[in-house]
Amino acid sequence: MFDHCLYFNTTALARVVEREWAAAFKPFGLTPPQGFLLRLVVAQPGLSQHELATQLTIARPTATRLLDGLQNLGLIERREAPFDARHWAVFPTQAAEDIHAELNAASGEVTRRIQRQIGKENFNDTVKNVRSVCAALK
Amino acid sequence: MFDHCLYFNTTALARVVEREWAAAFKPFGLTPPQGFLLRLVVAQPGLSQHELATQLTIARPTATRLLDGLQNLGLIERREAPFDARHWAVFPTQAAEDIHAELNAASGEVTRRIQRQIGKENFNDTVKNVRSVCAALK
DNA sequence: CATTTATAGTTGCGTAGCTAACCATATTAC
DNA sequence: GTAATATGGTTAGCTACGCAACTATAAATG
Repeated sequence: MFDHCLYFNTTALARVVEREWAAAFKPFGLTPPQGFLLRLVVAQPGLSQHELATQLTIARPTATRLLDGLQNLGLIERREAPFDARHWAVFPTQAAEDIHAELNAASGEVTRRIQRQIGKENFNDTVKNVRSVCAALK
Repeated sequence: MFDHCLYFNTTALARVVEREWAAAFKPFGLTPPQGFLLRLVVAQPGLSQHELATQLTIARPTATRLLDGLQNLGLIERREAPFDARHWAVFPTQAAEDIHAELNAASGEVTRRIQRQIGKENFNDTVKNVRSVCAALK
């Protein structure tokens, strides 16, 4: 019925893809949003919550709450930022460093499995298209 | 950081697109999920909730709650289905019929605006890719 | 330097989505 | 024809997301 609708197909794909990564991150006790945020924190330690939210294109309150969750899990810590008492600098804990490689590997495996399933070219084209539309609308 | 990641770009696009349709449906007092469900009900009156959920690729409980909302707004009604007391047949009210054309037009306008913005070919390619990946993973 | 404005973060509130568990009714199997 | 299974719908409980409104600090402006 909504075969040619951008909204319909985009949101449907997001739900399906969410499910795939949810399964991949489940062994770590992490949801996809948590997992991606954590990967970002480990890759770029010391960012502010504002910067994290911007890079993930999520709203600040969402970042606050995801970080609360990761903090409760003992995976990140907020340190006071030097020279500006307004914001935090977010760092991974040792526990986060410990699972980081496995987490990235798990994500890579989903990616490769889907690439095999739908063809690597199709995969790359889709991601490229999605990214370009996303950038244009932002 | 996650430039080539299907999860990251797909979910980001879904959020952006959701915002566009939210603005388009706001004059009607409807959210995008409500709006699309209502459009489906008007287009195919009498479907069961199970069928509606399937066509929208959402879970049954989600359909239940969206329909509760539309019912409270006086836009749909549940009638007992003949020959099977387990399910409802969902019908649009007159109020829904009344706004149907405008609702479709509003959606069409967003579509055309985005098409202009990113190029019609890019738009069509993206939707086609998204739909094919979605179908493959379902 | 005091006031205004901007920025980082949080809280409150609402929506949408899922899974799991539950009713009630239909269908199937024996 | 009764028991087991399947199906449609709802409820409970959780996560993620956004916007609006708030606090606190920093920066800009006069």
